[in-house]
Amino acid sequence: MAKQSKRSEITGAALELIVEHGFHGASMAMIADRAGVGAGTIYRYFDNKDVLITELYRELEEKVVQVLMKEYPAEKSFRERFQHIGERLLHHFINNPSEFRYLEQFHNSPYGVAVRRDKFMGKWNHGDLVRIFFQDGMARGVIKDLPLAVHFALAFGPLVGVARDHILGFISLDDSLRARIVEACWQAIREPSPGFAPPNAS
Amino acid sequence: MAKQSKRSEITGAALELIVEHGFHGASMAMIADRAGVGAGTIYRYFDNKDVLITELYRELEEKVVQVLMKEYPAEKSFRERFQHIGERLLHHFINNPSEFRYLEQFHNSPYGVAVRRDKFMGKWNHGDLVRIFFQDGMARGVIKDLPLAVHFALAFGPLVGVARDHILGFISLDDSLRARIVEACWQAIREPSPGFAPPNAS
Amino acid sequence: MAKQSKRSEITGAALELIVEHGFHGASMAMIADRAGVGAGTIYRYFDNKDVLITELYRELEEKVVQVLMKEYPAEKSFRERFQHIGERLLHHFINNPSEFRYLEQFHNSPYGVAVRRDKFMGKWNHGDLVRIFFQDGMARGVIKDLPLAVHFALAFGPLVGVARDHILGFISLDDSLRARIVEACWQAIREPSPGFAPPNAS
Amino acid sequence: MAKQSKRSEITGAALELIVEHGFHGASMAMIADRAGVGAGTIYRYFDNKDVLITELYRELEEKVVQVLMKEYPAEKSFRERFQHIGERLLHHFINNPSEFRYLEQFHNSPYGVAVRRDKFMGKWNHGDLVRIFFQDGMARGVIKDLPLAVHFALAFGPLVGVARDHILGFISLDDSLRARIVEACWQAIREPSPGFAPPNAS
DNA sequence: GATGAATGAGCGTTCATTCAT
DNA sequence: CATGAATGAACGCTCATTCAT
Repeated sequence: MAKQSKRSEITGAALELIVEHGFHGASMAMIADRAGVGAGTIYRYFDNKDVLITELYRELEEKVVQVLMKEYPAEKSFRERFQHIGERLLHHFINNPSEFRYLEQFHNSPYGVAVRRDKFMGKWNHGDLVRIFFQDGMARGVIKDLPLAVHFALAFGPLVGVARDHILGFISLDDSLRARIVEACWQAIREPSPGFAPPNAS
Repeated sequence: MAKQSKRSEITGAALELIVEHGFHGASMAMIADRAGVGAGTIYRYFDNKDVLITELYRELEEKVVQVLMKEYPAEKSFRERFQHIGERLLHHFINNPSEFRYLEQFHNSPYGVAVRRDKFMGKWNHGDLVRIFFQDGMARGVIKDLPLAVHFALAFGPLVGVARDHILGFISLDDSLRARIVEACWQAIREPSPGFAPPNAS
Repeated sequence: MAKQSKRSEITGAALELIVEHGFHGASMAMIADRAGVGAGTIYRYFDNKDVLITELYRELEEKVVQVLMKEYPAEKSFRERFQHIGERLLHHFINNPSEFRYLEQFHNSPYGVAVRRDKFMGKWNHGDLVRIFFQDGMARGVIKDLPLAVHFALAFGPLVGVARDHILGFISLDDSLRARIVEACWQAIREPSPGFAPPNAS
Repeated sequence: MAKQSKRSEITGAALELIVEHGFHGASMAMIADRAGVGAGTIYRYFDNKDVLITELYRELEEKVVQVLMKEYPAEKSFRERFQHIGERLLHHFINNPSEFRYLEQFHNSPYGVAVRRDKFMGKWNHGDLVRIFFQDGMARGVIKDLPLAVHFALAFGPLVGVARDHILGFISLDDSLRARIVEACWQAIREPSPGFAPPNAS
């Protein structure tokens, strides 16, 4: 087993077990066992359980950023860029259900609040991609003039929800449905063109 | 202290402490202390900690349903009913931040998945109000024809997100902003009237 | 088993085991076992191992003070008071070998240095009895004019040494030998009467 | 680094770290680090931690014996020889505080008792110098007729005590005070010349 | 019913020691 | 010879749960 392989055995085992049993339900002993290493070995790679959890989070976050940036159509229209982001995000989560569940659990925990705060305060570079994206859209009048956090909620809240439901087996997302969902999110954030507002249906 | 008062002292203490310290950080001893009862007393009302947590969840869920049903404009248009639900939900969460945080923590935990599954399988009556609401909207062609779970995600995902950000102090929701957010969610789920589709903005 | 009996079972077990195996060789599990209580029970009486160790020390110290004060001949000559202190101390240590060994171990440890410092700085009331005793002797010109710490060393250093050797079985202290040893300590600290200095023997 | 240099790097590091953190607080990893060798290397020189601790002790003891024997005035009077021993001992301890603290820690530990027993049983040659010294003094009637262990306690107990207090900063030993202390110890062990016993002071 | 002292399994973590390189 | 990554038994401590009062 190569040097780095041991570290990734550990994060892999932690990912699986935390998804399955939660942060506190996944004991270090279980993680060591599943990783096929001794209990003390984990501590050669991570100072303590908190550091393991946080490091794993950062790695998964980084992967998400990479996924969004890959083939990012920087030159295309705002809407096409939005579709890229939305569809890639959904695609990534659906194909990496454990990573998705882990990120969800992390965001919803004492750690998560701190990270969210840093992101909000702009201390976090990773968020910049999407932050700049929305600020650009507002500056150009393409999307509604709303606080950034609201755009995040409107655009990504539903995506996260459907990803979770798909992973839990409650719905099945195919390419067509995925596109329709991203389109619906788009309608939530877009600035309706003046003169074309449809009458309210009932 | 009356019979039922003791029980509600316990759930009240559990609510506060779990919101503050998480499920695992809030020990039974702390809860008993804050509730002003003996450690063993909790077990007269709840078989074990899991049952306490789940029961408290059910009570808070039930409160949400009550809030949505109160002054529900059953005779008004679908859109008005949607606005009622959305605004009441936001209003309730914002004014009961502990309950909101508890529900979020619960949904994001091993318990949460089981409950979600029950809801989806129709074993859960509480969900019916909203389930029937969306099914009615689809039947009448007012909202898009999408799986129920997708409508849930599109309509409530963003609301939950902005409620959390408001509670954590990242944004400040006033009446006007709240209305604009519910309106944006509406645009996500509505069926655009034929012939009025606006051109795609860029 | 009465309420306080449990606490004293614990301190008793700790005393024996620490004397036998040292502070770190005596594990909390061993202590609990020997005391006949559960592992967690110790923590109802002592916040942690350090507190247990320190509390036990204070109790044993207090016993020593009580022993010295009992039948203390406050009205007799300085020398008689010295003999009282010296002989009682030896007697007490010899008859309570575990307590003696515990105190020795404690004094020789990180804890001990701190306590010694407090004693030296006068923060410690227990020490006052003996401190005042020596200061009185110096003021009256009965004993040499030396730093307090030196008097402590001259008077008690040898007593502690012979107590240890007796307990370990290297010597056997009977009443006569005990008296001769205290007398020798007295000769170390006394101020030789002018005019009676004996010639130096070789 | 020469063969033996590695060994002395290890004992040097062990000395420093054990004085600083105690036997149990100084881990083998820390010692290896400070010595600049690999963790496993220590085991080429010492079978295990206990052996390292005991070997280091024997070396420091040997150094003490060397110090006492250097310039030992074998031809001078008993009293002068006593002064030599006492003053050299104090001088050595004060100028090698780490070695002193190590010896103290060692004597006060499970190891210490075993060594003391060996010494007493005559299994230990190092002690002989001083043993013979006292036996000679008693044979010549210069010092009191007391068990050897008692002479040890009377002569060295106080010296060790004041050395410790000096090192911990509670007193400051200059040449004059050092001489007065050795003189006081002398008075404790000397056989008072017949006819010159001073009247008991009060 | 209500209590809270007692329990002990299980936690996160350390560290003396081993052994493949 | 020397290394240091790996080990796992053992540590101090917590806390959900029980039960004698």
